[in-house]
Amino acid sequence: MVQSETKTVDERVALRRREILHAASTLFRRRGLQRTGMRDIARALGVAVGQLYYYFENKEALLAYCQEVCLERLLTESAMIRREKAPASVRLSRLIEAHLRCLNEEIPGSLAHLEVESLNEPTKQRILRLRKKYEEALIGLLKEGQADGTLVASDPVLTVRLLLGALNWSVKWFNRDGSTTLDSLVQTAQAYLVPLTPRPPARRVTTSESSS
Amino acid sequence: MVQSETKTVDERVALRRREILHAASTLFRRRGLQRTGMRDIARALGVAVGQLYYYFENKEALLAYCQEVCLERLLTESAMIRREKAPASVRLSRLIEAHLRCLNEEIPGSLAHLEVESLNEPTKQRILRLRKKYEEALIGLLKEGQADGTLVASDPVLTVRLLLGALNWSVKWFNRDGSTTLDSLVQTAQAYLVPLTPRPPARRVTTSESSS
DNA sequence: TTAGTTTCTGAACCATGGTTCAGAGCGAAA
DNA sequence: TTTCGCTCTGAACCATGGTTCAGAAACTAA
Repeated sequence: MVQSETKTVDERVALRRREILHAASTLFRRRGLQRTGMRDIARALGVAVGQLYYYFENKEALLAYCQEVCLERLLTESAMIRREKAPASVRLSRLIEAHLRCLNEEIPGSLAHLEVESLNEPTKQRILRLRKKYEEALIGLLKEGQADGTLVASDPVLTVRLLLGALNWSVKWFNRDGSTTLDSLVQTAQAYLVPLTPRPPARRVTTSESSS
Repeated sequence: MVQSETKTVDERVALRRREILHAASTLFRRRGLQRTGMRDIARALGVAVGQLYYYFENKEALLAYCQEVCLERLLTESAMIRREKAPASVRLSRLIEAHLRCLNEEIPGSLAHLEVESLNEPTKQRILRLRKKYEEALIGLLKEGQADGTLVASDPVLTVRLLLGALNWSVKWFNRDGSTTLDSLVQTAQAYLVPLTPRPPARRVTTSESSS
């Protein structure tokens, strides 16, 4: 709306796209995909419905962009975190935090992968590919944890699905204006969902222990 | 369809209702709530659309019944399990299994609580009350676990939400004709999601322990 | 000012899908 | 056989909501 200055056409378009995405994402998150109409999104932006179709082909494209943006961000962060030089357990902790923040902080991506089923085949496949890539990053991290002895996971694949479920489900109940803070959620999730080995690796050279 | 014999009218109606619920639940689960129309349900049963409205007021009622049946079952089972005389940790294990089976076995309830947002206020409140009751049973169990020393959970309320997320999310990906069996899912979930105390309570009277 | 391009408008179009309803089978009692 | 409920039918009704489009507004360049 307020982007005078000297900007190329493409830049202005890209900017407006983001603004629309932002509004759409917020509503999708708040009222659910099916229950937010194009007219709702337009009203939230204070414009006419037709304008949305000037920037996006259709509603599905809007949803697809939302999911892509969110997944790209998750992939970027996970790649960075995996590269860090730290025990797998603490990297998993970081990843859990990143994931929860990506889904619940501010206004963003919101419905991570949810709702893939209402996309047409080509788009759906693209999203699923990204999703799979992310899942595999997590599985890899779990396996590294087994290797460095900080994590236990009998079945990394299923464990990751359970982990993602616990995290993704938060979009269903976590309410920023609710009583629980995002920080406390992150803490609890880290404590609960990082499958530390029962007895953390000794920090001293000695193996003696006193059982109070 | 095939219930001749001597049955009172109410009995026949109740039976047919179950049949319809069964078909509806299956489709809701398979294609999602929004993407299954009344006509789809009718077709699956081999009858005309109108018949559905002879047994149920509307689509919403159909959904509400699905959720109620599922939640009632969960509540019944959780009540039984909580009453058992066993460490909280093993009762939690049982509950996890019961929950996963209820959601994914055979054809049943399927979308546990999901989709509450597409119910009108009175119905929604009724479902939410049941859901809350179930959540509180789980929270209670976690607290008992802290008391008897078998479980750890810094924040029982949030932990339960994460746990339920992990379990509920399974309806999004678990596919009975897929490669993973329900049994292996149950096992992995129990191993991952029961927050055992790092060092299980001694089973002997003595407290001496040998490391290595 | 004029011409041309970009951006926006909103009424209208149209498919989808929940819902209704007048009437038809059908079994049981009279 | 007739009557009377109980079941069922499916075409039609109608609201919702995604989408289109002819034109207006805004803005730039000549």
